[in-house]
Amino acid sequence: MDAALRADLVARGMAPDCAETIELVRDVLARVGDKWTVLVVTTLASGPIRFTALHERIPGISQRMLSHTLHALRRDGLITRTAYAEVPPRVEYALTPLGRSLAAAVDHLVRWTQTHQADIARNRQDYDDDK
Amino acid sequence: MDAALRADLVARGMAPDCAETIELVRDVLARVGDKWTVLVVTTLASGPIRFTALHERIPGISQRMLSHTLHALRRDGLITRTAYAEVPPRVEYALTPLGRSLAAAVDHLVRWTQTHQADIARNRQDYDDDK
DNA sequence: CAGGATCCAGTCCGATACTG
DNA sequence: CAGTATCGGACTGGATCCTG
Repeated sequence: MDAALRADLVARGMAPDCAETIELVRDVLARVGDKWTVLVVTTLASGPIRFTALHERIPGISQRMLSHTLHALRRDGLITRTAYAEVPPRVEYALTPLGRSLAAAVDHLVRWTQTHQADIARNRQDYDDDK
Repeated sequence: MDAALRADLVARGMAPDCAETIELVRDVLARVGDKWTVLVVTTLASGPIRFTALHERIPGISQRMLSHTLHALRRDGLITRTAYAEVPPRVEYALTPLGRSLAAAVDHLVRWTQTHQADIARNRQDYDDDK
């Protein structure tokens, strides 16, 4: 993906595995930071849930984005998808142990945000006032 | 910003402050998850540094993106910008206490990524092979 | 030296419509 | 029910040029 940056970093004397880590970290943070992932993961944290139920529990998300987000999470092994051969069809999504582990790590950052949200809001206010 | 989602969430019975928190968390995560923030912050963690030095230490970043990233970080009060009235001009950027605090929180997630990167890589491999 | 302004390509995401 | 396909607008990020 960003092989060019990695090559640059390595060329400048950075250890290759460190450079690769930067790529991966950015990748994981980008996933976690995207518009819907956190909401989907926190909703899944309550237990297995079906596509439509998930859709209803997350107001504002489109089917397309829910589908995309679930695909991305599944690709990384953070959630599982279980389809039951029934009529009408039933599909359940659930966090994997890895997914729960990430959710816990994210929770750390979520709590940081809650703790400091007033600071950030005030900083923005001050900054915008100055301009 | 996403007032619509917040309104939706509140309408569905979610506590207003919780709905606002989701917005802010997503906001902070999006900032942290963008392409250059983590590299800029970790570079700043070594101590105050000038614009050009920062530019050289982060291979691949454009002036435009460095400038944008610094603005965003400054707006949230995560870094400071100090201009010295000299010729040639000198400007130094440094983390604020809040910035260092966020860096520590992010570090948690970075370590999670390092710990589990092999798992994720394997999951992706397996997933892509299946297709 | 430290950026701001402009242009452009690629990507993201929502709305809508359709299917096994 | 659980999605996929397609389209169009908004946004992102890089290259380049310009300035106090």
